Amino acid sequence: MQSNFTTEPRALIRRKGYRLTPQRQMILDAVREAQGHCTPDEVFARVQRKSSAVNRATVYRTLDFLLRIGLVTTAHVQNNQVIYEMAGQSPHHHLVCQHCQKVTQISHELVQPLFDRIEQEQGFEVHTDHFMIFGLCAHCRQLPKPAD
Amino acid sequence: MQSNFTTEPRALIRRKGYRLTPQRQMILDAVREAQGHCTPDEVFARVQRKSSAVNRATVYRTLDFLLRIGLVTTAHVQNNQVIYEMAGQSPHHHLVCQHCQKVTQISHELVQPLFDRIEQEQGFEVHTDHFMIFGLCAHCRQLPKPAD
DNA sequence: CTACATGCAAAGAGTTTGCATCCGC
DNA sequence: GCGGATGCAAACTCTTTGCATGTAG
Repeated sequence: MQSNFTTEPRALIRRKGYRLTPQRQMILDAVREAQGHCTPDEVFARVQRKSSAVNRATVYRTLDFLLRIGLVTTAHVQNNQVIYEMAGQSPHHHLVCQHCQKVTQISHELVQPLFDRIEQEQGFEVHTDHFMIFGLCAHCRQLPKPAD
Repeated sequence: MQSNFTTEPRALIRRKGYRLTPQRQMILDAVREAQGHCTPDEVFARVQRKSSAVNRATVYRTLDFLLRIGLVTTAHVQNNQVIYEMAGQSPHHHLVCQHCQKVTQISHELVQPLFDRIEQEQGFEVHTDHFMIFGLCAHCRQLPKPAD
């Protein structure tokens, strides 16, 4: 289904008349490898590991570029950061474990009933499409709590 | 029910051994008058209108102080800002109209079923307690859309 | 009068921008 | 070779911090 993931975005960039630079490829790869939940800073760090010759400003500019042409999307998390992830995934939301930092995706179907009720009861048309829900994952909630 | 709202926080501040300064009162008033959804910058602007002699750093420090002693709470919104609001309200979430900026509160009861399903299906214990949901309010969604 | 709170200015983080250079096409 | 993309450094925004002064209790 998305086996051609590596070449497809390249084609899109070219098709729209933009240039396919090594930086853009590395940054796109970094976002893809991060599996959702990556901040500009994390992208920068990942890219640095491959090639130290990429500038921070380029990371910001390129993420914005990839967002504009629709290859990545953004979500906003509670600790006041923007995260980027690959576009084109089925609608989903994130569960973030505050203890082990693990990120799980949940289907949008779980959330849709909430949006439906908001629309029915308030007449409010929801645009928010990406929740970051924080808490404890099944594993970590079983651990003994540290004393207060 | 909350008719004594003005004096009660004063008492709390004094009781805990902190000083009741004009700045703290003005900043607390500003948060209360903003009815949820106020950023440090908005608080600063409100306070400035009453007395131009309040410093930005004091606003930050005081909001943090009010948070620590439990008089206000924070939520984090999608445009990457922290907002403050009076503590002690019943659990609720915000609907924010992206057109007219109006903020509506919805009861947590609407959201609880979602959290319940997440817990049942994923074993994930939700801690997030404050959603900011963006979209169009009943009024604004009826307006003709501007051409793209 | 004493210690906590404030004002001021400077320092930090994170992000954006102007401009010369580079390089994809 | 041309024009868009990058690197670099400076600017900008938002927030925090150190220190001297002010003031609530």
